[in-house]
Amino acid sequence: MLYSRLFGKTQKTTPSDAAMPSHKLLYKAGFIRRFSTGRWSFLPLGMRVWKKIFEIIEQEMDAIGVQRLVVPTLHPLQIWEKTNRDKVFGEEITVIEDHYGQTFILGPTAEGMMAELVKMFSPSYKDLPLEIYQFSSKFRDEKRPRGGLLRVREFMMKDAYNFCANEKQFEKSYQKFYDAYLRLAQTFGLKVTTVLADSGAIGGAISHEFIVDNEKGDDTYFVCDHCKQAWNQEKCPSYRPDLTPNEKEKDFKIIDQPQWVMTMEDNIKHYGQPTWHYLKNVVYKDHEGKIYIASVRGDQDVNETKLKRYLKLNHLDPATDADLEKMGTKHGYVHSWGIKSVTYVGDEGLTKVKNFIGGQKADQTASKTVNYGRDFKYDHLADIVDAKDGDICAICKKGKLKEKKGIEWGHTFNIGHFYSKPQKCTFTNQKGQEKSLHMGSHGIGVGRSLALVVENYHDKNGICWPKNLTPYHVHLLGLDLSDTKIKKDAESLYKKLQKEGLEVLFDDREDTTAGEKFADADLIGIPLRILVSKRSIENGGVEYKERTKKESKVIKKDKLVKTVKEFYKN
RNA sequence: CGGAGUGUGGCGCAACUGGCUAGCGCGCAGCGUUUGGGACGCUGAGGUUGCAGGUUCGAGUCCUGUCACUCCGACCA
Repeated sequence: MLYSRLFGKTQKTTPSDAAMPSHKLLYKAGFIRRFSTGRWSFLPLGMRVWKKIFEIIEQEMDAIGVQRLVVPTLHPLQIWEKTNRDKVFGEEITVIEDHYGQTFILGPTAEGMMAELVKMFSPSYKDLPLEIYQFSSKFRDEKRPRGGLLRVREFMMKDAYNFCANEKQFEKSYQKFYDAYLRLAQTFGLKVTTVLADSGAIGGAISHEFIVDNEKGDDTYFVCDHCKQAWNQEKCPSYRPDLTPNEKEKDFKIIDQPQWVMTMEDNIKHYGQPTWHYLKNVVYKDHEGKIYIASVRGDQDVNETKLKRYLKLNHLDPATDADLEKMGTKHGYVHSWGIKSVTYVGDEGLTKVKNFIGGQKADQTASKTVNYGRDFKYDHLADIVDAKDGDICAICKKGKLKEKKGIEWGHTFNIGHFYSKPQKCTFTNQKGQEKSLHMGSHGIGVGRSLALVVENYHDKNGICWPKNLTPYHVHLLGLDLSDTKIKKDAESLYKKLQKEGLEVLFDDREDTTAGEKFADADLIGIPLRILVSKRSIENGGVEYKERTKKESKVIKKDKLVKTVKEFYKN
């Protein structure tokens, strides 16, 4: 490719709102342009990397025997209604109507469609496991897209689906995808941590997120420094040790308490006890207006996802002041027991502290030496709090949890029969009986992969593409091109490299200074820079420089092809 | 969805309390001089200041509404 003909120029300035390095660099180097929030065009340079990501994923799927196909982008609404997910995804889905009045969803993920497709062939146990995938644009109206390509509303995703006869077969198939994902991450040069996650709106039980560490990432996860297990925040079990092992239960008391004691800080000021010694109540309501009170230790935060999962609810909102009034209470006065027609859910940590303070606050009084099991008791007791950095690991009980930030690169789900049952996606077993298929789904975002690579491979001058993802193998720079001999030299080299099957970007601009060409080459980030100039010819060859190295060397022209190929071999 | 903020040629910005023909840099086009780390000179093209309405002799500037975009939070594959 001649640089002078390349569509998409580099730029010295970046939009002032770009915060992430990948956003800035991909923009500056002319790989991408935005049309509206979370919707991007890929320019020719970006497209070349995109294509390589495609091919790498395709090869890996081929290698593990997963077959490629494609389903329509517009999903009939009825398919989504079968699993009620038109409501679960809620505002994140775009619903459109065609000219005939038929309603469709712009597909945000395709489990339902794939299940319908599989049904069309009434599979037998002999066909299982059935493993298929597609590349297709996904549409999710993210509330807050951010970071350039990192979180968007429209994106290309590789989504794979497996359909299995039983749990055992599924586990084997799932493991195959899991291993393939680890290999793919390695091929992309991404260090991933696999964390146990909640499967959220996709549905199902278990899932693994493949997370790339990034300080500005919006996924929080925890790793145990002993057993090495990792969970994301929504899934991480919380360990609440016995904090008062040597204390005895004292008699329940109502005591005087000044009215100003309202918040946790006030409590500490007044009683001089650590925060875990108080009772804390957080009030929620579901979409039907039903009220739930989550009761936890004063030093802990309610994890809404855990609470929702426990209550089997899709939606939970904080209660408003008006809701509290209806309950006959107000902010700061919510009792840990006794309020009628609400559901109390306690955190298991309540059983590990003796003699709580609080729970029954009135204007001038409060309760003291309150004990769970004796003074109050709930029908629901579960793990509903956030794990915290430094907590003891609830599983091995030996290590400590370390909190980390990252960006989700891929996700594998064990969805079980979440779709198969309501959609009647079945197979016939050896006995001729109809059985529901055990499903899984596995996704990788193409654009996000690309951005994550840039996040991890760049320096102050620009991108440093890994060898297997670079838009071109060689960035050929011609200097002194007004000299016809040098120009011819550079051109013949350009042709020669191409003939050898190498992808070459040739900066053939005659009216551009050397400095600008160097700066552009660094910004675009192709791993090898080959320079032809008056000086290089005087020195007997061409200048060869690796993007990530400081120094260059002169090599003879007839050695060039071999050197380049050698470089790309490793 | 809550909080904060921003909209001025393709990009980055300026225009003080309302005041003259809305400026500057980059980029783009032409000519010339340059050419090893983002050169320089001259010339030129490109804007109904996001949109709608209002106040005023006069609005980029003030008011109302609206739209878009960004950041923080909540949520989320």
